Amino acid sequence: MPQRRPAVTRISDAVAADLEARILEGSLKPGDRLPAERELSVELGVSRPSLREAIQKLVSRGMLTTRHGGGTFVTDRLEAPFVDPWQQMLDGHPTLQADLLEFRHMLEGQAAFLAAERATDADIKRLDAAFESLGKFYDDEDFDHCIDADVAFHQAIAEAAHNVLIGHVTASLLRVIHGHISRNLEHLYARPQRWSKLQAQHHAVWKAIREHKPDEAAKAARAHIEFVMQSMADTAKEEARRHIARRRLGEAAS
Amino acid sequence: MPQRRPAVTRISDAVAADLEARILEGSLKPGDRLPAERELSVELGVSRPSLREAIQKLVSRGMLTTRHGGGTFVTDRLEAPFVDPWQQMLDGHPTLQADLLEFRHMLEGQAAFLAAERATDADIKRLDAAFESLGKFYDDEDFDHCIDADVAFHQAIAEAAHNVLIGHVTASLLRVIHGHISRNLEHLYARPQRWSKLQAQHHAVWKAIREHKPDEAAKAARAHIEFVMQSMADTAKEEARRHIARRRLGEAAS
DNA sequence: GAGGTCAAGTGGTAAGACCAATCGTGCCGG
DNA sequence: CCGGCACGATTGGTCTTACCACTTGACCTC
Repeated sequence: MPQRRPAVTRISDAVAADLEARILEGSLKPGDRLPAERELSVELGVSRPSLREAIQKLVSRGMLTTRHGGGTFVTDRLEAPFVDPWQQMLDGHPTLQADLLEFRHMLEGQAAFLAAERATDADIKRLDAAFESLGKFYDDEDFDHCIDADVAFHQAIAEAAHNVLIGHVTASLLRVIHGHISRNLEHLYARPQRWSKLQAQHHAVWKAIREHKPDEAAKAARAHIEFVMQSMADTAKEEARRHIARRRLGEAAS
Repeated sequence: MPQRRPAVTRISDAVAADLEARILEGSLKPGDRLPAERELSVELGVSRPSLREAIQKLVSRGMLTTRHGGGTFVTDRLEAPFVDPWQQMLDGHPTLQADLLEFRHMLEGQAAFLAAERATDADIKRLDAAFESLGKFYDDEDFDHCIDADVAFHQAIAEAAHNVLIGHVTASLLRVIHGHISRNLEHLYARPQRWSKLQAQHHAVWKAIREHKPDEAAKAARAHIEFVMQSMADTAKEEARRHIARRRLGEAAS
């Protein structure tokens, strides 16, 4: 048996598992405050550093939150049991956003090119369906499904490229950014004129692929990503402005 | 105020973000061993417990693994999501080879382009070393190390592109195909004239990156892959011919 | 030369102390 | 009597020190 991991005698892991069990079992409900660290450490029969390491693990998993001087609390949203490391990194390191878009610029451009060359009738059919539902969900203001449809549209293009690697890597990337988009959707979907531009770009890619014009498809797909890049940059600038303004107000008030 | 989290001065978080950044940036590669905790703590200017809490966070996210008495290592899990699905496919279905080369045609072309734009002196240095050892190992007819050097050369280009995703995906691909190359190396390395062409192509990419000429670098990198594609196709044809010939002999004998 | 043994180095755990943020309480002034 | 303010108890955050358990590799013995 290659996977021999039962005998790991790491206290912090055992404590973390214990606390996790208490939360899942229900004896620690969301919003509850844990006993003080000093108190809890003697109750569990471990030292405070060990207990702290266990707590930090659960904090990094989003199950607990600590407030300096306040206490340690169970997070009220335990709907996020699993977090993708890539996704967490995206939140923590905004520079990754640029790398990601740059990568998509290459990947989706090539995918659109190949899709225009190789798409079969079945591929076109799926593309049509994805494009149609994309517009419908937006009209219904059902933004959750709208994002799903957006992802499905891009995935349909990737699969129409008939390259296994492009398909899988695109799927991986889209899965990673799906959650990210969900939280930042107001940046892209809030203003109607932005949406109409996005949809126009989607339409351009879709049309070029349908008409089997590889160069146009690639160009349109890249233009789409470039627009998103520009949008993100503008949003970041605007946020920076607001942030500075807020800080100035704070200074004036003090 | 919904998102008030700017003033949280938690050292363990800062240290965790620092280590995370090092991993993403590439200065800590998957499989690498971190410095000892006592050593790293003084280097970062924090106490050992704080460093340990940070490490535990990353461990709980699967980015690091610790071995009691051994050390702390960077997990290769980051690349796993990209590799897992098609890791085993490649060996069984040689048709994927075409997809793979097509993907590399895009990926390494873009990597060379960005590398020519962004390579620092340190990147150039690594590139020089890889290129040099590539020639040396071939002269020594040490083909195993020759492949390693080849992989290292392409990886150095990918890292010089200064894009986290390009770096990781390239690493994944190269790792996957490493074994594949080993078995098929005679197709590419056997005949001296083929080798000299390959090395000339490597030299072209290397030179274009050194001289910071993005378009030339991308073109050279793509030409390299196209040559490999052509080589593989020729080899496949030749093998098919031989296979048919052998079958004819078999039929004649029966 | 092959084997085992031991020491150095590593992560794992513990205890105690102090700092900083929070929050409740009680005092004081209105 | 009520409200605001300051103080202190409580709590998480950090550091220091020390010791234990495991791994590794070099040295020594056979």
